[in-house]
Amino acid sequence: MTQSQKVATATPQRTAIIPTRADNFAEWYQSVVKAADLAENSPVRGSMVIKPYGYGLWEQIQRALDDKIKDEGVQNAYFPLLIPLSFISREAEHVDGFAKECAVVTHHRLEMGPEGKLIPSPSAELEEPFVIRPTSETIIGDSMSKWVQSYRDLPLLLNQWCNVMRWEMRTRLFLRTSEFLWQEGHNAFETAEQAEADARKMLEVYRSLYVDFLAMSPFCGEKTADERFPGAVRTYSIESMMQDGKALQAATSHNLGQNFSKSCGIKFQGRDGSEHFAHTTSWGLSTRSIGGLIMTHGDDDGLKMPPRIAPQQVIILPITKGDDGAAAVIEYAQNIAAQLKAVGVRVHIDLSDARAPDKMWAAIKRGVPLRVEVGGREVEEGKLTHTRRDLGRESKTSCSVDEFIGSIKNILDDMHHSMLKTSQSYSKSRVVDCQTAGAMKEYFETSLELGFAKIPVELLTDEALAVYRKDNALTTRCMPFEDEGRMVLIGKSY
RNA sequence: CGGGGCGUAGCGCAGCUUGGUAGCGCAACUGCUUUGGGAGCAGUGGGUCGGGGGUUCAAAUCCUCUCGCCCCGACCA
Repeated sequence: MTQSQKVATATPQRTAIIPTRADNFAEWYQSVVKAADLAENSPVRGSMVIKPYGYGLWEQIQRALDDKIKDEGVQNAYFPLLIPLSFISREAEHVDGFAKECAVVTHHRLEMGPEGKLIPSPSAELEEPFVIRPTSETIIGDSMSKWVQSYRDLPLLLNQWCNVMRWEMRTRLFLRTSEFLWQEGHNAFETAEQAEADARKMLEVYRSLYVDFLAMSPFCGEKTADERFPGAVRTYSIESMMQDGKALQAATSHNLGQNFSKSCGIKFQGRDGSEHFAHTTSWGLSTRSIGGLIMTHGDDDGLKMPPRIAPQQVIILPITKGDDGAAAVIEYAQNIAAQLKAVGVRVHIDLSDARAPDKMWAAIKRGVPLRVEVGGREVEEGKLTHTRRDLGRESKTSCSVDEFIGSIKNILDDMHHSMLKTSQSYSKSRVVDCQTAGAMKEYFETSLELGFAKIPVELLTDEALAVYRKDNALTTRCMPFEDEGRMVLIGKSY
């Protein structure tokens, strides 16, 4: 028996998540969401409860993105949850796109029904029903039409953080829920060129969020006509490749042209003295990004939080034996935590009375980037032991507290770049250039691993190939900017 | 919304075919020993078997309706 075989026998692999990614990716995903304590199903079909740790993650994403949005000169505002039915029907394509998934509010009072149960009061039916916003183009457009009089009122740059509702047929935690959280930006401009540039710019903002904070390496490009937002002239998207080779649309940005300004009446007196319709854009990123993060970075032991948006960047695990010296160890841990906070690191101390191994596994499953163990030995020597979540137990290192505080920023930075690199090389390795329909079919039929085929856009008009794509649930993801519209990515998607 | 699978203790499951009033593992709780990569022993508590209706002396089990979850599609962030 070789050395490596011995090791394998001595420490049989036990993963924290069952099943593993290779066994059943969909179930693995569900397990990670639960094991990492991010969210759970609610009594309301298709809606989820986001638990404190999951919401803490969303707050970090919000904070990072909100800063970037404000850097672009956009102001936050808030528009109503309820949208008059007539507003939704203003833009023809918009109606087609959203009508079938709208929740509608029809009554304003409950009363005791004949069977002793509360029912919507028949005498309290609304004259005009309200739609719970599936997105807010129309109601924000209504405000914009009042706020914009002159070209001097443009550009008008607005964003709101809110919830929206789309009555989905099939839901999955974070990836698709009927109610979800997002930000939706809505900008209005004087010229078509400005709107087009804005749509591209906001997509770039999303790309930088993914790269710089979520350590993900998405594909950016324009959507093909059939994948466009209802009512948009052009739709751009961030497409991210998950570990099972499927695509996740991770953010979108739309150039709406004058479609909404015409239907909502956003007009202004131009420099030439005559009346013009504004050119608008809209752009959004949702809690789905959390699903993308999980499926990009997770492993068979659970979540791996990218350090820059981890709600807890460091978790300190006090190792106490009985009561002997426990107080000293905890005080030592609190002292380290204070020093970490002082240098801007988000730190948490696990003061639960669980045993040390259980604390460790809880931290592993939740994906806390760095675990710090402190016990009686470290207290005496002024040291600590730390382990990186992304590298595992092999990375266990002992050093002095001072040295650790001095290098913590670098450690977290290294981790970010290492996770980003892994994500980049993975995404890249799963894209295969296919110049012909035959090559594309061969790829999807013979490749052992799912991924994207990059094909010339002319092949989209190939009818036989369109049938093949439909039969195999292969959709166009986007036409990457780098190919200047000549190529399109084809793959399966969430 | 179509096809398939599944709802029994917090979680994972057995029991259902051949009806007889519910069990296993983990978790929880108590005590002792433990504690630096998933601890051991002993003991304890917890379920109107998703819900409604039906068949029957008797239903987790049979029939029916309904709700929910998961997977594969269609649709979509």
